[in-house]
Amino acid sequence: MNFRSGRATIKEVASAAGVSTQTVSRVINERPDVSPDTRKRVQGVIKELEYRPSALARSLIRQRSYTLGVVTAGLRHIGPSRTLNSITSAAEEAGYSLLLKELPRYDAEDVAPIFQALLSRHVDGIIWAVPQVGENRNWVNQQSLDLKIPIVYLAMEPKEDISTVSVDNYLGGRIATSHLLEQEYQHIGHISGPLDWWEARERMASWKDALKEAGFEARDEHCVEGNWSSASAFQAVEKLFEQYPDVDSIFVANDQMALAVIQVASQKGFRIPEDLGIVGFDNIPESAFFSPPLTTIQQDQYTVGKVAVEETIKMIESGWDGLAPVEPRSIKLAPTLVVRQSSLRLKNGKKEVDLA
Amino acid sequence: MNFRSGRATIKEVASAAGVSTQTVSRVINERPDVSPDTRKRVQGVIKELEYRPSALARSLIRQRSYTLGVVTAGLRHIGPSRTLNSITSAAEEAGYSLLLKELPRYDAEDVAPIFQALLSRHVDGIIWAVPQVGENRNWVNQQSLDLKIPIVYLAMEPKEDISTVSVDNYLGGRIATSHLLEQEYQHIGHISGPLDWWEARERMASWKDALKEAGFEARDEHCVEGNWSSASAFQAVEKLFEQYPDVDSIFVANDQMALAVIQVASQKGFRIPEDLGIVGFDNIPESAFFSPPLTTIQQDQYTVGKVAVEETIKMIESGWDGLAPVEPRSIKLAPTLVVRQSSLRLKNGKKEVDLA
DNA sequence: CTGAAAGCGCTAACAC
DNA sequence: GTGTTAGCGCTTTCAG
Repeated sequence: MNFRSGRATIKEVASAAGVSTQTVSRVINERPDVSPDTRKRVQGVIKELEYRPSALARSLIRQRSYTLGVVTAGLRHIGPSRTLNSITSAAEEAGYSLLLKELPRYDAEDVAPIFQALLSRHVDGIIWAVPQVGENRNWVNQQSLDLKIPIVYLAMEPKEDISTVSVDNYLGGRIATSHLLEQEYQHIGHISGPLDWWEARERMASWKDALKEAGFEARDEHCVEGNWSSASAFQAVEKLFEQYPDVDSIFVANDQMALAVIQVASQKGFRIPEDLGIVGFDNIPESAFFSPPLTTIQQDQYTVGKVAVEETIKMIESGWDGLAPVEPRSIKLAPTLVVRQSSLRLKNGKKEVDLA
Repeated sequence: MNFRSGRATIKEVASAAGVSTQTVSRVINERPDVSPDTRKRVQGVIKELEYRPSALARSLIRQRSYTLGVVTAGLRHIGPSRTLNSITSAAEEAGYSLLLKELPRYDAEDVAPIFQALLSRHVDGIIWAVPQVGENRNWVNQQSLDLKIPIVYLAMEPKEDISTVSVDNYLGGRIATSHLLEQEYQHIGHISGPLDWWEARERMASWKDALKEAGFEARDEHCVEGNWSSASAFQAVEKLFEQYPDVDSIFVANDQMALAVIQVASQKGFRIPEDLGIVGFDNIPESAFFSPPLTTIQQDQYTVGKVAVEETIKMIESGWDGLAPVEPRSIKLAPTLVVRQSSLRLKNGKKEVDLA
């Protein structure tokens, strides 16, 4: 294995093989119109000189870089990094490279420099993997956002003329709440994520709707806002117990916060799930090892990234080959319920414990 | 905000401003030798046309891309993504873009295509952020690895003629074990990470050494190997209790596994920390909310990324400006102890609880 | 201070 | 089949 590769130029290969650069170009692009003889010779020289074509020069002339821009935020958290993980493998498989940018904050307002950096490097498309928070999508509407390249947005409210890929958080919340209702809990509270997050609002909305449809009340005091962190839930759950003394179960908007809820509830002497049922969201690997193991909603982050890459490339290639342009569309992926002990009050029926 | 930018060329700007392309080039590169008048005019046109220079064309001619290649693996786990997080912000600050590659497995053998992809895109340097596992560093020695560009390796055993940046895992293990000794535990076991990982071996080695120096035995049965996951520790700790019935404390090689240890120990009726002291490694945000809160070793992942980027750029720029070349060196960063309840058997003295 | 010519490494369009 | 010419968008000589 020798990595000197990449330093020889097409010219050197050409003269070493006694042909023109054009012929070398034909060989490396696997064009048919080269005599078997010449091809062999050129390939030999290429191997010898460890020649690798410059993707840069190619991008410049082809006006196509086979590179995608990925914009993310909060990479230190498990959600964004799982998404990025799936994007890298899908992109690799499709033969695309990734130019990565991370916003310093979720609600960063000034995204123009990000776009400029990406565009000046001629990315073919962009995956905007920053969750919709506060006003951080305003610029989508502003002026003529007529990028010549496709963008796919992740974790964003569906919108006309824009491609989005998201987990169906509303559905997730419904499944969680319905599950608690099936377990015959009567006083279902909610600890939400930060409500400037679209995803947090969706989860909360479905909790409310599910309760109302079942004939229960969902009052404001039955819900307390957290900020996704265990630390925030530590305080939120105290407040919830105060505001809603009858509470007998809680739908917690993510697993990190659910961990703190379990911890506080146990200290107060509640038995879980007998006195207090708990359902989380995310299915982080550790949630199977909480005490008790946590019932939760599983998001398929892997599919999110894969679909996002596929959509982006589909749009790129349709525009490029003069095919019928692919219309932007919004894709929602269904999450699933993982039942563990923290919510299993009725031991009969559909008990379905999963420890893995 | 308008993102059409990037589509006008330097030629168009030049003719619109009635100057040559060189003059435009001088303006965008802030060269002094342009009359204030011309400069103003050109800048006006640039703004009007929303012209942005093509980083691609620049890289080609300057033989300098201001782009770093980052190779990672296991992004879905918290460690690698925290490291990447710090790399992105440090690179951004230094004005470098990032080309991201993720290996499908930690011990991927065939890294040549990765290098080729990076080199063909003319990265100025590479940060190899894949932990040293098994034989996945063999190629470093093979043949003439004379890349013309600098590489900095993360989480790797220091080695001649190579730049590495790592957390001092050995020191971390010492601190953890010494802490348990200070708390007067007499039978300190270890649940290690997978021993093909260099970092896992370091943590284990220091546990052994610290015990021996204190006059205790560190027998093979006192240690069980896990694979970093909670699931693996679930089984490992059962085995440890079997092999080492007297065990009164455990240094667990990461927090995820420590969570499972707490869970199993509690089920068996052990009181923590009275009957069993536990120290983890990593200080994940949730560890403050385990029951009981977990004493752990804090790695400063943030500094790792920052230092890695700085080292890489230092090497790039020294080679470029004809400065004295920067010698490769190995940097180790000291981790720190975060004391929480899981190890605090002696309530006197230096009790120093931290819940945050 | 400014412009003309050359070229980074490659490929598209045309010759032969 | 193969070579020639031109040029992607920019910067670097070097004149003037």
